[in-house]
Amino acid sequence: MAKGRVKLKDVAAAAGVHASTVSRALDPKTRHLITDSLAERITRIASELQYRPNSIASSLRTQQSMTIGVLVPDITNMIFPPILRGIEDTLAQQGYVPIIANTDSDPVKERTLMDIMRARGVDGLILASAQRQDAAIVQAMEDGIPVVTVNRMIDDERVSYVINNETGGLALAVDHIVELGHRTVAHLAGPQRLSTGLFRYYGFCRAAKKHRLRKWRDLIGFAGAFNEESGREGCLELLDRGIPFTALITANDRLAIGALQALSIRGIKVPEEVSVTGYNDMPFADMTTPPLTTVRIQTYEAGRRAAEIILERLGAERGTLPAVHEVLEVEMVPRQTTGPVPATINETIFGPRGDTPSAGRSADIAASETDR
Amino acid sequence: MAKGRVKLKDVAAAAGVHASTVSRALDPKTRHLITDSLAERITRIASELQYRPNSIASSLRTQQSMTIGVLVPDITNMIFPPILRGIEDTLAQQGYVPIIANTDSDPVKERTLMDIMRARGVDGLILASAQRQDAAIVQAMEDGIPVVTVNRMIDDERVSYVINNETGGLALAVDHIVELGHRTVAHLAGPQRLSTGLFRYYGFCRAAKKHRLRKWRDLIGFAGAFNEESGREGCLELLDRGIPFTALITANDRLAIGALQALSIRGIKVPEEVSVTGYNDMPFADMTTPPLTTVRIQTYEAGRRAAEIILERLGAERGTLPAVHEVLEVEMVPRQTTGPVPATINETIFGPRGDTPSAGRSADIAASETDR
DNA sequence: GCCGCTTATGCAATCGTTTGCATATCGGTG
DNA sequence: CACCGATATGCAAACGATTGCATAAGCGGC
Repeated sequence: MAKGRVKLKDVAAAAGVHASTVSRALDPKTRHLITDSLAERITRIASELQYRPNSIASSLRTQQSMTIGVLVPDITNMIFPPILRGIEDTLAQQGYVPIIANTDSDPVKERTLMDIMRARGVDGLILASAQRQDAAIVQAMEDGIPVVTVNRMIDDERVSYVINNETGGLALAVDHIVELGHRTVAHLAGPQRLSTGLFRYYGFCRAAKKHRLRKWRDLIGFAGAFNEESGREGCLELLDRGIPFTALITANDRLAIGALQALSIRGIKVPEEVSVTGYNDMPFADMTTPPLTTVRIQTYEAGRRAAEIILERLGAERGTLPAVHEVLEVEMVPRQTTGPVPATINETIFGPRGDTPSAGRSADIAASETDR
Repeated sequence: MAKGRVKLKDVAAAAGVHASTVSRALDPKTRHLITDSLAERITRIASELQYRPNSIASSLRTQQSMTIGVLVPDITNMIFPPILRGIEDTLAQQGYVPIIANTDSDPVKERTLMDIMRARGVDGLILASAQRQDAAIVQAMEDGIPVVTVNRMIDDERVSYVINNETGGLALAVDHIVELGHRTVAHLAGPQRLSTGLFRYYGFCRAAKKHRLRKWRDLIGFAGAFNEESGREGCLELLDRGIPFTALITANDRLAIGALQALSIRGIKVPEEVSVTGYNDMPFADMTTPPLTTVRIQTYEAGRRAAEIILERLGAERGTLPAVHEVLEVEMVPRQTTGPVPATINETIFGPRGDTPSAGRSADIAASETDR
């Protein structure tokens, strides 16, 4: 921290007035209390002396740190940076600053970070890292600190959120696939402990029912995490079930990329033999081979709205405003991983391989069940 | 900011001692001044009451905010998030927290943000946004606040930096290309106001001389920014010069992606007709079509070192430590955009197109010059 | 010319911790 | 038993800005 900084007193001395007068002259909200000419003179002297208010002292007195804690699972996961930009740009308009930290999806780390942020006196919390069951978040809310989750939501509807229309988006993907003529389509779902994973799964089930897809109940796999590795494994496991399908709807672009890799390993052509869709339209989703068909969510906008909501709550008296639940619309982005249903299905590509000794049993059972 | 938080006084009252005693008992550095049994009791009571020290009050008193300002051009540019993680993880070990902001490569915004950070009392500054001529940085340094630049450096050698071996890395790329038999290779350089752009350009020149490449002086183009658009335009302009080349070394992966697009527009096959290299090995560089040959820089590690360097300087007396200049080693990552030099060069792909009425003049001049 | 009212400025307390200094307590020693 | 030194705790003053209240100055009206 800088050493001999010029402070209010110094400006006051230079202007021949009391520090409190300077304070008032410099604050737009209290400037009217001071004679115009004096206020101007003080302003001039302050800028001549390069006075910069010490915001720590100010925070201590006013009990406002003008900071907002922001938690993301991992900033290197590319869907989060645009959300953060939305937050930062919006907060900046009101003089607030985000304090960003990564939880690595670890609830313990999340709780610790929330403690650190609260010790640092953040005025509010924006959480992109929320799991559906998140005691720390509920705790924070009950302690009276403004909280809003973004991109995800928690099961407790008392906390505000800004999310995307997950079920609707997944339905868009299924509609798109059905329009291409597909009837047996698989779903690689995301982690069900996250609202995104859960709602996209709901969306699939609902759309599958609506379109009366074939064997869809037996063609759902669950990924443990939203990453390429889980995508590969999940896709392989689906293939090993031995139930032929012509399209695979994944819950996330990274899962889709993993699936693309798995399909490539098995020598299955996309989209000729199997169509694939992702979700999010993350940066570079158009750079895959072939370019990924996906559903575009709103990231910057989600961050922007989350910041706005927090800002609204800061002024308001503790708990006086009802929770805000905002759902942003999404958009289908057809690219090259989806195509018309193949005329004939190459059955030999489905079923367990010798070199991947995995879940063959469930495939047998599932295969014996009828379409429903 | 939380309302009725329990403070030192509350703990003191509960323990029947003075606040200062509690303060000492809770601080590991002063704990020895307190009787063990009492210190233990205080610690217990403090945690029972869920006491969390108010770090704002602490900062005011100690004149240390335990925060480090971090400026990046744009967090959505994917090479920065890993740098930030390196910084955050390292700072956290010492109880420091980064305050991150985006400059959008705008010097005015950078200066403003530095002012804001300094008003917030950051103890040091890590800058990933530095331009070679950066008055604000020099200013900050002269004001005695610890500064280190990361990924880039400024021309004033008094400020510490952690960068990658740019000239060496570019030489690696040229060596790789030469090994594949190429003799006429172009370079799409980055902005020369950034140390990365400049040093990679130097690296190209040096390596080109060493290998006695053909016409290399006439095959250098300069991009105005490190992005895909500049890559496209720069590549097109190079093509329009009418000097056939078989390889293009770009100063950055995003420029390379733009170049790939330009080449594709012109119907030029990569790597059969022209080989391309990028620089950085940013996330998803392996997802381009074809996967991009590039030079891998160290990002997380650069962030980590930058944070370490700042931390060292915080303890030390103002300006007592000499500047640290650290250069990290880079690594060649051959992928599919580079291949053996074509047996015969298809001259028709070089020279201005009717549909792109750009820099044809310089091409004529350049074409008339001899190899040197 | 005095009263009362408005407006402009000063005073001093406060936010919660830290820390130099003063004081109390304890054990040991001559 | 008085005294000394060491050790443990308390006291109070910071850190720099904000803000309710007190006071001073200015002004109009009668």
